[in-house]
Order: sequence, then structure tokens, then C-alpha cells
Amino acid sequence: MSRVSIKDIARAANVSHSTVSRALGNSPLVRAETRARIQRLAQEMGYSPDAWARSLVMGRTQTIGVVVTAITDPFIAEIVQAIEQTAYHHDHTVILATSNAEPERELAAVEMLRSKRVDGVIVTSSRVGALYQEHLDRLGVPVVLINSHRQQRGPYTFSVNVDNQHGGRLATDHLIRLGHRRIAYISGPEGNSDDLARQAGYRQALSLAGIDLDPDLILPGNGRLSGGEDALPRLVGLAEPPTAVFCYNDMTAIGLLRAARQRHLIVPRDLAVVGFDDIPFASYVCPPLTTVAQPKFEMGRRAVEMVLTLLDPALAGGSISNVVVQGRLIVRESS
Amino acid sequence: MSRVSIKDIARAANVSHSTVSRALGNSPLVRAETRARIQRLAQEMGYSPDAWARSLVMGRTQTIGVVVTAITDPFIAEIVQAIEQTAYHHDHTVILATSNAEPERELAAVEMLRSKRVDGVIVTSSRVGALYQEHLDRLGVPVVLINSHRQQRGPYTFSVNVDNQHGGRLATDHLIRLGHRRIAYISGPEGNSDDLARQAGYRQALSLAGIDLDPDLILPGNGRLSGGEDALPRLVGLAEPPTAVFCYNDMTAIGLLRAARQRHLIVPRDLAVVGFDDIPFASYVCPPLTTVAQPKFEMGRRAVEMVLTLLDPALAGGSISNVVVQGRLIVRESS
DNA sequence: TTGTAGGCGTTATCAC
DNA sequence: GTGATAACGCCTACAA
Repeated sequence: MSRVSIKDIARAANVSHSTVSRALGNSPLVRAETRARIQRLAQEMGYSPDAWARSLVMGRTQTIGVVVTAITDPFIAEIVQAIEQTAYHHDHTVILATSNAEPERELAAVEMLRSKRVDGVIVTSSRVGALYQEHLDRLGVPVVLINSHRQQRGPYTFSVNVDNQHGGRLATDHLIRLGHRRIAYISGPEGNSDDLARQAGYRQALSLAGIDLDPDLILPGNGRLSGGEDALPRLVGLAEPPTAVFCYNDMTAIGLLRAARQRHLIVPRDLAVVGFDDIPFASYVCPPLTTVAQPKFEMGRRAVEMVLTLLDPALAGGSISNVVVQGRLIVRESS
Repeated sequence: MSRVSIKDIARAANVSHSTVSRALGNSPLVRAETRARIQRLAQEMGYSPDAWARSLVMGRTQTIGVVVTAITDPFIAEIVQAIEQTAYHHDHTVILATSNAEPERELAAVEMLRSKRVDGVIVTSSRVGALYQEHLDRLGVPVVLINSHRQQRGPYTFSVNVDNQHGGRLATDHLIRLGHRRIAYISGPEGNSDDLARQAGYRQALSLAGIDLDPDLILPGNGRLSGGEDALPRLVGLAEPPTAVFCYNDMTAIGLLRAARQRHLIVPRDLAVVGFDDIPFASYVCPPLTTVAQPKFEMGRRAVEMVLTLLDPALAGGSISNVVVQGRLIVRESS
């Protein structure tokens, strides 16, 4: 075990534990010689400072809680990677909690992070239900929501969002420009606000192009592979099937692609498909997926930076505001 | 902030803080009535126990450190998901560290986890370099390696591995049975022990089938999409190109698939491809990938259970031993 | 059944 | 420069 504490070192060095603490903290209030001696000793004895004991007195844990629905979602994984990386560079560590989008687990996660005294929390792609929202506020630490919408934010709650509506318009405009008039939309998890905004962009693009919205062309999905897969049969079963589909995200689109292939539909000839996210696999499916790329790394990085800024009143200067980043259309071969 | 401590509750309840502590811990040494009163009060005051203060005295943090190369690797993400899930059910939380396979970051991660006093550490798919290995041992807590090989294990270090060699044989046998005689192998990250074992299975299968090994057919990869992509041109450039390829993992295979498509090679007609892992996307690429599935959830779960068992001498009973799980061949359309 | 006292490993504020 | 001493929030003998 890491049994050696600063007291042990003090004993071995014949000084008080306060001197050891100072020496280890490179305080100038310690004679250079003793400092060196103590540091050498600490090294030899295999000393490792107890981060939690320190945090008790410092009031900071150097820890950020990250709540995600599922780390197996490639989009989320990229975000978390960016978060971890950035946190590391700022000398913070990440406590991970997955919720499976189950309200019960979300609450448990918040309660856990609260007990673990994280300095801040980052939540990715949650529905952020009413209950959850309230608990997040009670947390009393900075909370940054990535791609999650809230009606009403706490004083300490901010968000990093991609401009979903703009993204939805990019995708739909692209299909319209290609000559499509019957364009379907497959939605994400129910009640998801990203979904709503992307859909709004879709509607807006259609409207601007003078195309009437056909409600039959909006199908429910779930943001996962199965969502797209299940949607295809319903799409082709329509009296007047669409010639193009815009999907809530890449996972949905990829599921759709597979279902299309099984029915021997040729994409994009029989059906053009556009996704959202630009996950790494998007360019590896066939045909390579046209999609709206989110700047995932930047989003994760900025979320961490926001938390850290919020934590440091000096840096803050009241200048914090929500971040909105722009996605960009990447045209590949599925459209 | 979560400023309220048991002392505050004590004051409000007109009892000592020890009584509060007991009441909150549901100790029977407290009159039922006072206990109820205190618990109600705690609730009202929004009390949340400080996990680290508690861990200071308990000597347990209820925390498991997880070190991965990159959470964006779908195989790793599945493992981490299983770890987090299982840890949650055992009332533990996960501290995540990503290393990018950089030795410097690996060391930093271990040092961090040491300071954070995690109860145990799980390492996934690392090369586990000599230095790293030594530091892991110094940790003084249970360490479980998932799919990582070590020459020499510390007293507290165990592993959960898929039977890589068996898996390699499954894949290669399958290709041989399909009539292939020139079968290539694209390797993983350099020095990776999984890679070596899978390759050993490959060699063994060839040998058993009386096929001479052609060293030209073994190409270097990196375990990522680019590894497979870069390998294809070299493969087809061979004087006598192979008719089938076994890849270190699915990522490699999927990269290869894409490169093949770009060159208008038909898989499996012109080239049969088999991967390893069975990541979720394996069945969504085209053609759907034949692969050797690893029981990812089970592996993550058992790693956590091992750590927990190691932690509890009562449970241990000296019966701990390394876990080896079997992969199974999943034949799809790429072979 | 409850309270007092000590200690877990730190840092910080005093004296000396 | 250095050493007591007191926190931080919690648990747990030991006393009462």
C-alpha cells in the first residue's frame, strides 16, 4: 500500500510534518538544503500525496464529473476523449458515469458526483428531464451541457451546442439542391432537443424551397443503428416513398444504409442519405456517408474550459456565455 | 455549494455529530425516533456526505481507475461500458484515464490514480511497457489487465484475456476451409501481445493445414482504420497476392474493406476478409464482416469482479486466478 | 442511547 | 526557517 504519509517522512527527516509539506510544495520558506533532503527522502520512501486529504483542506478535488448516456456511442466517445485530454492538460481528472438514458441512473450519477465533490460536471446528450435538471442545479458546481437543451438554466449552468437548426438546414438544402422534393426525416431519441432543432432546420429548408411538408415523411428513430434499420421498411412502404432521407445522426443513417442494402436499394440512386455527427465510421460505410460534421474535439475542449473558467472567478470576469459551434456539410457518396 | 456537514446537522438537531453520523449510517445504536428526526433534517438541509472525507478514515475510496489507450476505439468503449456498469452495481465509480499509448501519459495516469487512491486499477489493451509495469506494481492495489500480456506479474496483478491464439486459429481455419491457401495477416500495434498471439494462431492453423508460411504475407498495421487501409496496396502489389486476409482487429479489417472498394475489388470474391473483436459496426459495413467475437461485456464485468474480490480477503480465499475467455467465429459476408 | 476525543493526510496560520 | 496547532468532514472506540 501507499502507506507513507508526510508524517513518516517528517520522522525520517527529523523535521516537523509542516516542514515536509512545505518542502514538497517547493515553498521558498524552506532552506534549500533541507528541501532537497526531504524531497530525496520522499522519493526514496515512495511517497505519493493523498489527493483527497489535500482536497479536504483545499476545497477543490481537481476532478470533473462526466455524465453520458452510453460511452459506446462513437460521437459521445469522441467528446469524452476530448474532455479527458483537455482535463489532463489542466491537471484535472475525469469521473465517468453512464446513464443509459435511464432517469434513475441519471439521478444516481448526479448524487454520486455530488458526494464525490467534483469541481464541475459535464453532461452529454441527455434529455435533461425536469427532475434531473433540478438536481443538477442543487449540485452547486459549474455544469456544462453539451448538446442538451434546457428551458431554464441555473446560475451556474451553461452549454456548448452545435447549431442544430443550421445543420439541419445544411443537410436538407443539400438534398434539395440535388433535385429531391420528397425528403424524409428520421428522428432521434424521443424528446431529444437536438432532434427537434435539426428537424426545425429541415422544415425550414423545405419551406424556403417551397416544398410542402408531408408529415408521413417524418419517422421516429432512436439515435442508434436500430433506429435507422427499423425505419427503412416503413419508408419504402409509403404510398409515395421519398427519394432522400435526412437522419438525426450517423448511427441512424448507417442503420438505414444497411437495411437499404438488404433490400437491394442502391444508395444514392434509389435513396439519398444524409447523416449528422461525422463519426469516424461515416467515411467507411458504403457508400461513404454524406453528413453534417460536428467539431467534436472542440466541443469537448470548450466544455472543460468553461468549467474551469467558471471555477476561477479571476478568469471569469462575468464574460461567460453559452457556446454555439457550427457544423459543416461533408459530401460523400450517399447523396 | 454543498456546504452542509454532519456538524451542521448536529447543531440543528441538538445532538452531537457522532449521533448524526450514526443516524445517517442507520446504526441501531440510535433511538429510532432521533434517527428519523436526523435523517429528515439531513434531507431538508440538503446534506450530501463527503465521499473523500469518509474514504480518509475508511481507507477505501470506492473508486476504480481505468486506463485505456483511447476511448474512441469501439472495442475499448464496450469494455469500459461494461466496467462502469458493473462498478456501479457494486457501488463503485470509475476514474478514466486515456494514454494514447504514449508512455509518458501512461506513467502520468498511474501516478494520478495512485494519488487519487483508487481501490484498484483496470488497464485495457496496453503494451504494458517495462517501466509502466513496474509502476503498476508499486501501486499497491489490485491491478487487472484486460488483453495485455506481461512476462512477470506482481502479487496483486491478474488478467482477463481472450484466448487470442485460439481466436487466430478460428479465423484462419475458417479461411482455409473455404479453400484459401494464400492467406495474409495484417498485424496490430507494434509489440502488442494480443497481436503476437493472434498471429501465432494464424501460423499454427496454416502449419496444421500443411501450408507454408510466406513472410511476405504478414504486413504491419496499427490496429486502427488506417492500418488496414495502408496495407491493401501493399497486399495487391505483391508478386503473388493473397486471396484472403486475417486482420488483427475489426478496425483494421474495415479500413482494408474501404481500400478494397476503392480499388474495385469485390470482397469476398477477390479477397476474403476476417476481423477480430466483433465491434458493433462489424455487421454494418459492407460486406458485413466475418470476425472473431470477443465477449466484451463479460470481460469488463469480470475485471471489476476480480478487483473487488482481490480487495476483500474474505471473498478471495486464495482462489483468484487469471481469466481466459473464448472468442467465437461469426461468419458474415466478407469471407 | 448519547457525547467526548482522537485520528485519517493535508495545508495554513500562527508563533518562535 | 521551522515547529506547534488548528482546521477540512467523517468514523469509531471509549466514556458516560
